[in-house]
Amino acid sequence: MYNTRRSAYLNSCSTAMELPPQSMHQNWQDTEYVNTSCNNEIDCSDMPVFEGKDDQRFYDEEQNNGNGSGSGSGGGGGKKGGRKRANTTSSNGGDKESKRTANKVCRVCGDKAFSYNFNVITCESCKAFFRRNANKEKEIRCPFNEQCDINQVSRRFCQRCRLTKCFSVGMKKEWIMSEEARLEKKQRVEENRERRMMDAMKCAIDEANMEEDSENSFDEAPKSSQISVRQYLANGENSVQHQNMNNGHVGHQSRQMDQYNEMKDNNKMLNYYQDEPSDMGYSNQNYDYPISSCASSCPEPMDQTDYCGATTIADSGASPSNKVAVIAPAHTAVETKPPSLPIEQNPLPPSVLFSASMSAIQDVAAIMSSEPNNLGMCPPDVVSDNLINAAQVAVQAQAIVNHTQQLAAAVVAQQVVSHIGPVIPNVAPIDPLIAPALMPAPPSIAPMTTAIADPIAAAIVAPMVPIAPPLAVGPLGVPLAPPMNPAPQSLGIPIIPKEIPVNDKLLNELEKTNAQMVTVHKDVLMKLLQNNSRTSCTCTCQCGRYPPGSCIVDEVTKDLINSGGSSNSSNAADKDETRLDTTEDMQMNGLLPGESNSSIQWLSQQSSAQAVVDPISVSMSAEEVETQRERRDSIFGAYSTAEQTTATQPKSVQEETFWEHTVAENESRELSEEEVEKMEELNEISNKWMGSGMDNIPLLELFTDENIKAIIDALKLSSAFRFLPKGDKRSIVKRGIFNYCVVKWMQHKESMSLDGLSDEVKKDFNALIKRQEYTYRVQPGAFNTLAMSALLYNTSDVVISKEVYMEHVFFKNLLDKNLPIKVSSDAIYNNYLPCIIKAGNHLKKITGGITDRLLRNAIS
DNA sequence: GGATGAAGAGTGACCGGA
DNA sequence: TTCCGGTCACTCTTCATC
Repeated sequence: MYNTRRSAYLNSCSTAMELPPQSMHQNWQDTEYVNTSCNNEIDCSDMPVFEGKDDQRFYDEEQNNGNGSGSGSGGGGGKKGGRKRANTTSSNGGDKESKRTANKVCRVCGDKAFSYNFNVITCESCKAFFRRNANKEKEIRCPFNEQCDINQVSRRFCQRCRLTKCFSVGMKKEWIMSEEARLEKKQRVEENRERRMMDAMKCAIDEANMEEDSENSFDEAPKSSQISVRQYLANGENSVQHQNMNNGHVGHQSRQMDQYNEMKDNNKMLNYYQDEPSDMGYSNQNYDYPISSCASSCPEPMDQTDYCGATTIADSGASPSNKVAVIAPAHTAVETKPPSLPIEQNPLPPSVLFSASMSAIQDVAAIMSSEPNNLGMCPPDVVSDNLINAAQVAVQAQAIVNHTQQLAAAVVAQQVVSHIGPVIPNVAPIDPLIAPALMPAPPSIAPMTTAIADPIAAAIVAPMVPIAPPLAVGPLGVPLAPPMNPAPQSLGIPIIPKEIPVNDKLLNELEKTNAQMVTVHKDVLMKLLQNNSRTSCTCTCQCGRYPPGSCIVDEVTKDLINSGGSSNSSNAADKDETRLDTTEDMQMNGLLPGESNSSIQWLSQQSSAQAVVDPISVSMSAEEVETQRERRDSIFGAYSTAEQTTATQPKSVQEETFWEHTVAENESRELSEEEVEKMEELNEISNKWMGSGMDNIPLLELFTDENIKAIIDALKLSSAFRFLPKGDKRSIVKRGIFNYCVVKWMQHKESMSLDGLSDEVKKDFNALIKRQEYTYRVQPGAFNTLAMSALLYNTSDVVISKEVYMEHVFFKNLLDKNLPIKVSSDAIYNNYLPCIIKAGNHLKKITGGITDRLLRNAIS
């Protein structure tokens, strides 16, 4: 089927094509190609065009047949039919209840979309496609003519054009996570997952023990399952013997340990608990888990060490009743004590190292500082060297990270100093390898950002709070106690100390680090913005996230102060306004260093940037300007030919700025699905107008019977017009078509002459195009909606019907969304409509109006 | 040459996680 | 809630084998 259809299609093509091996994919076989018409974008001989209901019909059939990808094997109980489609994209059904609704339109293919992906509203498939292909170096060839129309169906046929479309609508490959970032995130996720598993395990065991205790199932040893590690280990052999007295129980624990290890190795721990939670309970059921089973399944010392290390280090809580910790020594006691291997011979896996919790680190610190009483769970005499080594590595790894970020933050803080002149305590460079002790350890279980932010905050508020003396450290340089938060009682705007020179060594060290990103405390950033950028950066927002002309620095500062960094806005406008909270936005707007430069370079650039930056000529490259233009076109239609004729003329900064703002503002006013459809219909009508050459003839020649019929036929492309009662259509055309043609003339005035009109009439026409607002015509969407609303416009004394009025209101509202935010459709109506009607009346009078015969013929 | 199955590659939907 | 990556189910193509 596939090959047959494909071959048939290929044979039907007039041009020879070399198809890439994977250029056509699934569902091709179930797609009928209905060459009913072609749009302007593609050569029908080379590419099938899908449009309208036919397209959707076949696509729906495809879905219903269960042949669509991801739809499982249908209702026949297929072998893999586990996944069901939610009512998301490209689907008519689905039983998954999801609060997420795909009520947006993919800018690439027109499918349903949830939200932004890589800077553009796209469907899930285009998101995945872009993620997979944007960074591919391999050249993708278009099997057709590189002008493929991309829609829901045809998107699979040409990767190249699809990818091109992705870029053209503004998708940014820079927003795809790099390999490094991806691995980093993966690692973080794994750490968190492991931690959660441990927590879940603890909870499960705790619960089981609670039940067990309540049933007094182990009266002989009621405390055995409740003692802490320290207690257990302190009891030594007694505990072991005590456990051995309860063979079944110990065996049960050992068995669980084996299962844990096994599951852990297989990364199936979570499933284990989900599937068989009762197995983990210390219930009174007749389980028979002989000790031998443990010995056979857990023979390797490494396993034990791994487990021990993992349990002890990864355990985030130092609770004495940590039942997980109970299991580990029980296990090791029954078997053999884990040998102490040098870490290089018996390295702990990175997942263990990186999951080292602060409590474990503090434990090690306590051990090293000969203060075992500070231990959370393990006394020093039973903590293996291996564990200490592992913890040391963890501490040092943490230290390196902290140090790097501290350096970065310190540089930023000092940069604040250099601009506003306060005192800041010097932050001595720290050798992360030999002196982690010199840095204060971050607060326990605190996120990394907090860990680096607090010291800097403390540094900034130094005059208010004396700098804490260096922490006492243990032999290996581990801080003896977690630092107390040095923040002052009253926070507010921090006071920046004065006149500490930037530490060159510090700068050099930071520059040597691999980190491209630094985390800057909010207060520092605020200070930067308030005291520095205000005088050196006057960049105005061009991306639409803030009102046009507003200073980015002011807006960001406002956001920080007002929202406290929260960005939980649900509506699109709010969302856009808070997007500057992200690192990428900061980078894009020059508020943070980008990937192309180091923090040092960035800071240097910032400090040396004294001149006022021209927001148009400097902060936006030509490519960016073009990207914005394309984004505007993608929403509101391509530039009219009239605009193209003047495109070569230099525009003033004000004019350009005006339009860039307009784009952004319009984008922030998201179009509904219905509005998008109506806009597309208007674009089609406009294309048809130009395609038939009516933009290239004298105005009066529009009013031949043939042209009037063509205009009416084009109007039928609009569902708003098409579904009106016949009588309404005729009434609208009879009167409104003159208004409509006046607006079309305004749009194409260069190519549509006023030949045949008297000078007095020409004067009324010319009055329309000499207004300042006339520049809106560069946005064809505005003129398309204006033309349609003018067509549907009724004076109060000549009401046609409620339906017509509602359609008129709809297009008037749509006009609002096509206009600059400062200009309402009311303003346009007040300023233009009387003149449009006046000019239209001229035409009506000159041409004698539309005859009823013609109307009946055209609207039958 | 046709049938069959494995391997490879691409797509789309769903999900977890920050 | 948003948006990213991961994963899975599914598809088709290519190739080897019979």
